[in-house]
Amino acid sequence: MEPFTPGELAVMQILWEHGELKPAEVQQRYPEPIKNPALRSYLTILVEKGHVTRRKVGKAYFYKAKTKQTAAFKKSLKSIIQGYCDGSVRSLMLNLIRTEKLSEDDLLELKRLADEATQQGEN
Amino acid sequence: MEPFTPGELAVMQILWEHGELKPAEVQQRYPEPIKNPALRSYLTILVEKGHVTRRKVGKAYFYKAKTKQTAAFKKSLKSIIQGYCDGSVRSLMLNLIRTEKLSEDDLLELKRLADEATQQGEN
DNA sequence: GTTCATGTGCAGTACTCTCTGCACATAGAA
DNA sequence: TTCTATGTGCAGAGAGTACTGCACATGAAC
Repeated sequence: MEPFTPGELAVMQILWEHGELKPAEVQQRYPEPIKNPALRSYLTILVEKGHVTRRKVGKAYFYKAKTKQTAAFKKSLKSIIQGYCDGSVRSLMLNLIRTEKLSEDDLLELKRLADEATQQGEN
Repeated sequence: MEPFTPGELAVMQILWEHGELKPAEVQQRYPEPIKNPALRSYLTILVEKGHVTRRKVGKAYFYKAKTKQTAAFKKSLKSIIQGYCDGSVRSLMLNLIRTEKLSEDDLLELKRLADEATQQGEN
């Protein structure tokens, strides 16, 4: 699964959020003004690539995401980890804590989450 | 700064790691076999976009990254956070802990890092 | 100066992404 | 049945990416 182009990703995110829509509805929710045929070309490409399915209802088609959001998330995260963090999630975490200015609350939350995960891992 | 293409990114990573190289040296380190002119076209594009500078030494040019690795890292991380994690770093962390299978050691390390950051934040 | 390896510049090809325009199809209203 | 709004299919343009090939330039060796 090669990465989504910006246009494809914008469409996927709308479909992930809203479920099943027809082109005009995706068009309305697109983050910037886009003409209907341009938007439809993205949908067509996504169908060809297997990331989206469609079914006919009346005279119109409804489009639905087939590729799961979590799968796409993992994929793009993996490419960042390999590209910038020596391939290790640990290194990514380190970078995150160092380069992003996390608030006190964020750090406490982070520790709590790590604690929870540790507990679960022991069961 | 729009994102690097795969070819551009591969070249940037070599330059980030090795400093200043000539095309043939970048070519040698390229992760897959690539012909010299193909590699040079990437360098030319990167110079045109302002991500790389070059200077003449003898008859050859030496190329050096101008865009910093941390800037590129932050940029691509930001696009993931906005695309998949409601725009919040906290949500990214949550997703990381849930979807990546972190080892016991990783989680302990994570808590230690968060602790360190907390301490520093208090100074 | 000639030769030779190494390096450069440039023109061009194939493919993808983004986007446009237009003709045709369909469902419902009159 | 005809009209209209809405939706579809398709052909293609323009820019950018990912290359290839080749002629020309340069510095070093002889």
